[in-house]
Amino acid sequence: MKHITIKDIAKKLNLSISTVSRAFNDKYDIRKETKELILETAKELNYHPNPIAKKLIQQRSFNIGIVVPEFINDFFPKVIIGAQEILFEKGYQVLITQANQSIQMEKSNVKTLVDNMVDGLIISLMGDDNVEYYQELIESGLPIVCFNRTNENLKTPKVIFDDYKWSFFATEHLIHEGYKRIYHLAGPSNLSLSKNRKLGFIDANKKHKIELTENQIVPAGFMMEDGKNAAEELIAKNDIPDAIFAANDPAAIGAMKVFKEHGYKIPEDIAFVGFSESGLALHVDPPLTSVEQPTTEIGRSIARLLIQQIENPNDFKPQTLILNGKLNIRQSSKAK
Amino acid sequence: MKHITIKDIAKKLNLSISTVSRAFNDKYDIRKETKELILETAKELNYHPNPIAKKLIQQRSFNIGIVVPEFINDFFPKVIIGAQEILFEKGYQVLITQANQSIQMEKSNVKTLVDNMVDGLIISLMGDDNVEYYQELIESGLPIVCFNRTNENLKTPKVIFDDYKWSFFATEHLIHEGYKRIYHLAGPSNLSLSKNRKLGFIDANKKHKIELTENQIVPAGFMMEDGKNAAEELIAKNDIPDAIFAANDPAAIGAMKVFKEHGYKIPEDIAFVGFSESGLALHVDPPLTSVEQPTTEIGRSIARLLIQQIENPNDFKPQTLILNGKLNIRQSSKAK
DNA sequence: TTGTAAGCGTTATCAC
DNA sequence: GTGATAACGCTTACAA
Repeated sequence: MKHITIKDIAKKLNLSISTVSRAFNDKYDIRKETKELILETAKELNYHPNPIAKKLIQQRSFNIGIVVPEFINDFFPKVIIGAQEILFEKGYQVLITQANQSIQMEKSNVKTLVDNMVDGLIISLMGDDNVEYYQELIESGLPIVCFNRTNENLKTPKVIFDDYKWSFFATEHLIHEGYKRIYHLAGPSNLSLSKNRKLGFIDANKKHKIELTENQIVPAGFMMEDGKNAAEELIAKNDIPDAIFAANDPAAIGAMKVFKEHGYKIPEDIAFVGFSESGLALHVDPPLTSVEQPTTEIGRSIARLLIQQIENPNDFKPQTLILNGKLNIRQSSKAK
Repeated sequence: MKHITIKDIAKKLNLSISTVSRAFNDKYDIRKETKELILETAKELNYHPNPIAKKLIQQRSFNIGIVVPEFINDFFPKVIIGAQEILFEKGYQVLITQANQSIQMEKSNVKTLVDNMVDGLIISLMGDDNVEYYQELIESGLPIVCFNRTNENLKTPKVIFDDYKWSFFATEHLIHEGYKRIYHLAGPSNLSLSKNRKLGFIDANKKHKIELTENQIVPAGFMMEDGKNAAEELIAKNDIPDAIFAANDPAAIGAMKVFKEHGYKIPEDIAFVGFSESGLALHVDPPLTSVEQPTTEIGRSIARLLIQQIENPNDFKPQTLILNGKLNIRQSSKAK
């Protein structure tokens, strides 16, 4: 089937293509009747303007690209839903790409979106490898907003969570409940959010004059497997904490599972606190105490910052928005 | 920043744009040295071909669009990952859209993707409202593959799961474990997969000569809330089954939660079986028996069918692929 | 108010 | 082997 173009309409009505074009863009003078006639036959012929051609000439698309590292955990989907809500309202369509935890794929995704002439980009970085490329994009004028996993050198607006503060609170909560030998399952070491969560943990212990030994910070990761491995190792070394604060929920849940299988009671023998309120937290046994991030609001904020940047390309300064969270206290961390 | 185009390269090297263009498409005759020279300066000037222009003239994009109803549950993300794996291998980039459970948004998403000249579309329908529009697209020659939630009238290849069969097995499993008064929490009534799951349930009971009364089929839905509501209602009517087979995991888990809160022991008082093996199934208390769909394989199959269709637009017949699953038996359905 | 023509960045069809 | 030139579908000065 051949696509209907303005040419077809022009020919049919014996008009020039510019007149037809004008009928669809009401910023020009055109006689009312001509316009109506054109719109009518357009409908009749089932004409759809070709946005590719439009993009080529206008150099913009009203599409926004989103790049996330994965979307198996529900964190990123929830953020995306928030962003989409605002963007859709403002007439932007959202194109999502996920990198399946591959940093090459991340770059490839960004390229595809740029190739499709998105008007702006929302990225949660997986690491620092592609930063130089992103820097180029920014310098070339592409509006980008970063969130969650960012890089200090990138001069973009950012929406982040106060990982340090909430990590501090979460740890303090365990201390208040009477736990003394708390271990931290740390996230991937190359992410600044991992560092901040670790730092919050350390400082909370410091504040309460609890001395930490090196083994209390266990390198783990963000997947359930990472939590399991960490727990297995601790058990093998017979190095058993009386509470664990993990850098995210899946790690906490993985570790919890292993300890349970080895006969430890939770929270009696070991208490648990996670981070980021995954959908699982409420449903595991026992329910997991977790720091909740305002996912939807994060998404909305990102979208607002991006639109602001797109609409005022000249006078904007890359502000960093730090959002607040809350600690959902559940049975896994109840007092000794 | 101005974009570098083949014109710039041509000017710099005193060549014609056609020669430059040829250097990037090796199907034409061009002297080796000229080609190398061009490629070199292209790199030097940081030239990137403009895919929009390419699309305009070639009428294809090497992009594939995916449309899903939601991606909070991990079913769709897993399928997408499988599809992306194959598509990426074949040089296609994937653009994902999610409709946030809105059927208008579904249509809008499809439109955006079509506007971006995707070479093919992968859709899980939310209902029948947009079918007519999709039919038009198919007739106009756009390759589409449907999965999961389909429509019988759409003449596309389909990848589906044998909902009837596995529903039958799941129900039979409960019967074998000694449960007699089994209730079914049914999915959204407009989806054929809901119907098939219900039918499997009914026929399994029939086979074992267990009579069903109407109240044993409870209209619910696919969200956790739906399961909760259904459970509340049963409790209010004091109509307590000795086992529940839900049309999906979230519904099962929601109901389970309510019954537990009312003091029922699981599986002693009420056994549970879910459907679709959500990430939660393994972690709820007690672990939930669930039918597992081969999510990644579904994704891969979709991708293969789509590529096949794109590459042989003429001789393809819309086949329907029915994939197999397995029943993960866990504590929630152990013998009475 | 409408038409002509140039141009967005490519590829493709001719000549030479 | 290379260079003009038209074309993809649209917008937009400028001319009429």
